[in-house]
Amino acid sequence: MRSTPALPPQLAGRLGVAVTRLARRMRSQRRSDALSSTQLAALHSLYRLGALTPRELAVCERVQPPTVTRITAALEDLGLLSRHSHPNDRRQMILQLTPAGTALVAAADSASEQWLCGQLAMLSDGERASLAEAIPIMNRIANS
Amino acid sequence: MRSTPALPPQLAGRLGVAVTRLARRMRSQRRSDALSSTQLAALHSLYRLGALTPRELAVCERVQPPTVTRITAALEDLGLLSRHSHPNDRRQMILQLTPAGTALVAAADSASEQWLCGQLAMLSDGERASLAEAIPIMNRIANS
DNA sequence: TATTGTTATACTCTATAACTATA
DNA sequence: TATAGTTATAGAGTATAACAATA
Repeated sequence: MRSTPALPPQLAGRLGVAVTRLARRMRSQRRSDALSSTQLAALHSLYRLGALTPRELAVCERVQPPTVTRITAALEDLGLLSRHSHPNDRRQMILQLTPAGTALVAAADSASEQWLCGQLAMLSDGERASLAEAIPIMNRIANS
Repeated sequence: MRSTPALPPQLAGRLGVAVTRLARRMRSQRRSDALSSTQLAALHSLYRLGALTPRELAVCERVQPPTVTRITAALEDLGLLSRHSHPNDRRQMILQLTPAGTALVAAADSASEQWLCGQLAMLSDGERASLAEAIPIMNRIANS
């Protein structure tokens, strides 16, 4: 006997496969000079939440601190975010989008998002609405 | 001027971030002895489509042939799939789930799916329905 | 000569462990 | 002593290039 909920049938398996495939496709779609999915996700968090410390960004993205170091170093090199010392605690840093970083997020102006925009444009309004409904639910699961 | 469709606003960005985060979370949730997302996706394809050659599986999963070699070697070691020579063309192999592999897929009996099942159990019926609606749309985008 | 699959190799992403600076 | 961030290192996962066997 198994006590899984299982309405609709196989939902976990199908969701896992769909997310895996779409994530892989987005990554492969990315041009070599473009931002990675994780870099893009970090920019989105900073766009949504404003300035954060590396630690806060790590919690928010559910990655470890060294990963944040790498991601933010690359984004700083690209001029998309700035790193300042915390005024009261010199151990901490403050990460913040530059105008260029803000513009990039606001315009969905990255290679993988351009591709995704094109795909979404070919869907019906109803299909786009279905995706829009699913997004916060997926985020909730990812953050739980 | 930009000619993106953009209903609902920022949909591409939000979808990309949600998929990235959920894929990462599922991967980190996985126990060290468990199957990877890609291995699981391969099992699901063989479950759905029956026997395939490595080439066919590569096309279906949108990965390159060497990746299929690695994935299937691991799954064969675990006794989840079998590899036979093609009867007419000795260059080709036939990949097919074993009874153990079939049972694993049918039962969603893997660590990451167990975790995902638990998360899905905490959602409302309406939320599960929203996810179920979004899954085929994500698959369509991933395969386009 | 073209195709299937494998082996060799390299790159990206992410983690853990060890280190430095500050509190 | 505890905490923030970085550096060093290792392990997945996947790709491209080169190779072997077969058509």
